[in-house]
Amino acid sequence: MKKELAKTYDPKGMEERIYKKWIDKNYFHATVDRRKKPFTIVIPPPNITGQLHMGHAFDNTMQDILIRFKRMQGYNALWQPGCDHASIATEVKIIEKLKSEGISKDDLGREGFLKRAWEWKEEYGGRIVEQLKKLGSSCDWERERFTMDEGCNKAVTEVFVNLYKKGLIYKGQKIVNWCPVCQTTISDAEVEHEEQAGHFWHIRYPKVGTKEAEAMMIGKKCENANEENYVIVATTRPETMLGDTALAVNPEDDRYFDIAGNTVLLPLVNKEIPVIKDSYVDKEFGTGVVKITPAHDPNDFEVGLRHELEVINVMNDDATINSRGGKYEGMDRYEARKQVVADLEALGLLVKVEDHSHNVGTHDRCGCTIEPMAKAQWFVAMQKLAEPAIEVLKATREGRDCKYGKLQFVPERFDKTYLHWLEGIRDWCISRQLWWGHRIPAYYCENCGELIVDKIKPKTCPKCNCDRLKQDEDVLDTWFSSALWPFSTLGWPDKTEELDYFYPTDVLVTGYDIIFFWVVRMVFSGIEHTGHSPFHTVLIHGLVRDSQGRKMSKSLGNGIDPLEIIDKYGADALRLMLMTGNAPGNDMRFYYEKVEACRNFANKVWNASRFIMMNMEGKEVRVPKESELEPVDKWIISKLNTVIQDVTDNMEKYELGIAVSKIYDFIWDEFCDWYIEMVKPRLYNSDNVLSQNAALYVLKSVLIDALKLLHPYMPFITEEIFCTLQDSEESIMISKWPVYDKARAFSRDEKAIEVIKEAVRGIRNVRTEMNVAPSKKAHVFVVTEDEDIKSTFEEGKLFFAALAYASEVSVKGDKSGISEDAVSVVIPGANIYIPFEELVDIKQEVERLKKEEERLEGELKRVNGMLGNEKFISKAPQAKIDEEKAKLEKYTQMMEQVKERLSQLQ
RNA sequence: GGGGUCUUAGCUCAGCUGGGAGAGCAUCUGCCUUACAAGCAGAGGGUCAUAGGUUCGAGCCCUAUAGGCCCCACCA
Repeated sequence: MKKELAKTYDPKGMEERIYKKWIDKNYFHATVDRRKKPFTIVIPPPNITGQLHMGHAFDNTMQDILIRFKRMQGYNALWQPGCDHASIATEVKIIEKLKSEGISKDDLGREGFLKRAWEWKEEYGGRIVEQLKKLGSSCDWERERFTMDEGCNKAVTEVFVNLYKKGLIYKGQKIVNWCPVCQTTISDAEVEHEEQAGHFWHIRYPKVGTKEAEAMMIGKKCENANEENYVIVATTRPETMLGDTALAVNPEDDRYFDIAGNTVLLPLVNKEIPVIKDSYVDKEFGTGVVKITPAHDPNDFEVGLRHELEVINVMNDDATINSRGGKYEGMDRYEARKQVVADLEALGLLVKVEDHSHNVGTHDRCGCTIEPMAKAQWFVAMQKLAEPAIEVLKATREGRDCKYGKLQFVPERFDKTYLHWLEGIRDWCISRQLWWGHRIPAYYCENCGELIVDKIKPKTCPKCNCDRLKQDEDVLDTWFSSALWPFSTLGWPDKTEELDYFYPTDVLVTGYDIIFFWVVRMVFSGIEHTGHSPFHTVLIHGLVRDSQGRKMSKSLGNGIDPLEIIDKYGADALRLMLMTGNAPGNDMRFYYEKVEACRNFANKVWNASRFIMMNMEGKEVRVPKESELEPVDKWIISKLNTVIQDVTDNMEKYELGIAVSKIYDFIWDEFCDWYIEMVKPRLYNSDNVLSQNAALYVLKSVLIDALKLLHPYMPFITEEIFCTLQDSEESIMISKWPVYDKARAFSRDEKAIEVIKEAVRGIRNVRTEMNVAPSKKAHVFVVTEDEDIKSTFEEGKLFFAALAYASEVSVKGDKSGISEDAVSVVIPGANIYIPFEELVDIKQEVERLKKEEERLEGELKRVNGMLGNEKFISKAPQAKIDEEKAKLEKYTQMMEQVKERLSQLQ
């Protein structure tokens, strides 16, 4: 069966067909094979609720490029895929869906809800996987995992119990970030700080025993109040004063010597509270007196611990004031704030209100303002875990050996982000008041209250022997299971072959926005549980933004669906676009023009291949002897050789954008625009079969290597061409990566061909300047002293390369015998002369101009006809009319020029 | 408050450890040359933010300044 490429490049259908072939052939599957070195990447598991967006496309393209590159290099490449259960994100979506059906979470109960959640997972979990396939991702789908599958659950339980036993997980009453909308705690990493315009309220707290205090007690404004009997406190959150249990001043602050150690009366609550001394207070800021609300502020909580203050939580879970808030009970926190301020003012206790902008924590998911609250929650103690995670990175950077392996960020600057976060880390709150997630393996005895943490639910309480044990209601932070992903997917905690062989993995690819959430936690988890950093390199990329530089988001509606782009331009074009012209870790903008340019490149590759195959048709191409190769052949081979080395080098350094631009330039500029053009005379006219064979062989073999280099970036088109071009191998994706070969470096030929190239450029320029038809060829004299060039020319070797542009080429040592009016082109190492009279053939030029005149006459007649037609003018769109008018103008001008030149020549 | 990063052609951006200022798009000119008009051959266009410094040599290293973006942070 004769194989050939379709006339036009059309990725539609082709990509799906090829992907199916790869799947059928099982190329993506990696098994333990001790003879080969493994190369492993674990996918950042997309949320099951997710749809493929540009960020995924970017992230996964990079991973696929690395995996395909390493696979071709002979590594046993495993790309471990899977999805994340995305606890809170999924739960929110399911609740939304239930709401549309008129059901609430509580109507269903925990079990019923979870049943629905699993149904959801079955329905949507596969969607994003199918979308990743459209992108060409060569994941080992047989190994697909889910962060809440049995194996992951086993790992999670193991880790939880382990850490608990080591004392690194504990349950404690602390200030947590509480989201009143989602009604759950969230971790520090999930809080976004936002500058908000607010106020600074200055409030009078009366000293105990004064008339001012008495007036306040009976709810009256004090007449003739003495300022000395008040302590003034500045706050941004007056409503929290309901939970105040002290005021604090700096121990060194002279202004408050008298009051420190005494008590004041808490307005509105009318309770006596102490004034304590704590160095946390900044003398310079505000009034130098701080109200202490241990239940609603992290600092105050710490102060409270130091001074054994009572912790009074005045809010419900939905951030309304609770019964501890007296008359404010039931009010929303902002409503309560207004009311508190109004009441203070009525009592004459409000000194002033200043404008004050401050940072407010919001939930990254719902945008709601976080309420810090004291609650009993589960925490991971971070101090001990962070240390080795810091050490492994520092050791790698300083070139020291480290027992935990290696860790580096690419680009390097993210080291600082990582270290800074870890060095200032606080304990990680991991319990969530949600249902969808890994339930905490902690059990409480309903009789004696004993807490038991174990892998399986105990039958009886070890303390009182009672059999009524209840599991903790909370689930774990999604990232708790994601943190184990690099080893839980390989079978951990079991000691599997897979784990032993593929772990530690090699590279992790992710966006800089995920470093805190995920990368950090994977590293310390990996070290703690397996003794090794889970990967040696973290390749960081930026965000894909829209053409105006905005983040793509649903609310803006500016998101571009990668699937639509794939449908229209092909996955190859999209992938190339994502990798071109952007440096690691930098954001990039999405432009349709860029995708088009990439699609055009695909088309170029397609057509060049088609050209080569057309010329090979019916001929048996055999390996030529070196002596049969022309300098131009050696030149392109030598160029390719360099590109192979550079590209491999760049890819190994993760400089994917630089690598692909070198491939692009090589294929388009060197191979298509120069080599193919220079080789055409041999293919068309040559009687020299050997030379023709050499050309065909070089065309084919250089193309094949170029396709291989391109394959990681554009897997589909390269596979299609590769399989059409040759029969000996069945797929490019399992073919061998080209390697640099000293024997293929030909510097002498490179030099000679560069002269030809310059000469050709010179001829072109002369022709353009003199307005000579492009087909006109002239005798070209090359005058040079360079022995390499001279001898190459003298052997007649460069003749063919120049033939496409010159009728003949002579090389000389001096100018003798060349007519005086020859046009000269000076190039490095040589001068080129083209006799003037040979360039200009008047007869030919007149003929050409006459033809042009005829054509223009026709065009003008047509355009004039249209513009003179009333119907056309009244019915055609304005744009079309303008277009025609512009044409009229252009043609008229051209006509004038043609006539002028004709009269000159005749 | 701390840290990071950016400022290069009209636009969007590359430019790896200091030595040639580049790409795509846009603009202009000429080409429907039998692989490709999704193309070919050319052209124009940049004090590499500003000011100093190091160096034989700076877009790249150092210092300062201006402007933009991002991240972190418990000043009530």
